[in-house]
Amino acid sequence: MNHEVYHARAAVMKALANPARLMIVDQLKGGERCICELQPLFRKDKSTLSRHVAALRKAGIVSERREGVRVYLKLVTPCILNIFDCVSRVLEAEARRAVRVTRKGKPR
Amino acid sequence: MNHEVYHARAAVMKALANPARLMIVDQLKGGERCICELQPLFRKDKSTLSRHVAALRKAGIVSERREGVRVYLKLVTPCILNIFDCVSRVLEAEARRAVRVTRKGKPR
DNA sequence: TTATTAGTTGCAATATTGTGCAACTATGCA
DNA sequence: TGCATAGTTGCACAATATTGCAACTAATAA
Repeated sequence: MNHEVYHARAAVMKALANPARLMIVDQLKGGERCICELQPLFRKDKSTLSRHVAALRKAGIVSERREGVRVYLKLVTPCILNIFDCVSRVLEAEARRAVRVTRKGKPR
Repeated sequence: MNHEVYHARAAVMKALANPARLMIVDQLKGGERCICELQPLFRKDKSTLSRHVAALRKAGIVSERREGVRVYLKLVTPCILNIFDCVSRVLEAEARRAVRVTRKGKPR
């Protein structure tokens, strides 16, 4: 496995490595959503949301369709949603480890 | 789905969003590896490798076992490896889109 | 004890990301 | 035309991440 492959994969992972962008992806699990529908769920400036959407588009994770004044997003590759099953497993394993460490005393 | 969940997931994704760390994860697909075995595959300083390993450990992605002077790493949750199937699909979709755009002329 | 190998940590420099504000473009409607 | 809604972009600044060097710790062997 060469360096460019790791780099290309890292670019996709980077696009997913942000809470705001994970929220967007999560909102798209049921199908298309307009950016304007995401706005109210998002505490930050619309320009910030726009840039997060641009990052997902650039990584090839979402595609856009314009309808009048609105832009609708959808997941290009819905398998993205399966990734979170494994991520949850990592978080659960971490939580169990935290409990074990707390019960046994010294973290080590 | 609340904000903390996205934040926790993003922390795991962030740990995977780096070419060097993806290389480490990839090397662990066959089982345990010593950090010293990864060193020669890695062009950068050993302190840099050490910090990448620490990031994976902190995210709960790898665990360590010391054997004498060496530290052996393994994947806590091997489902991580499945994530790359989907990431590859994203990259393939992107590649196909690039070809289409090139053939049709204007990218829209 | 001293030396060696393996790995970690403090520090400083640089690079990359995330953000808001203001000004912009694009579309549709009165 | 003028106005409203939806979204994007330039700019500056703040926050994080990545890196190497040098100095450190940990385990083991001479």
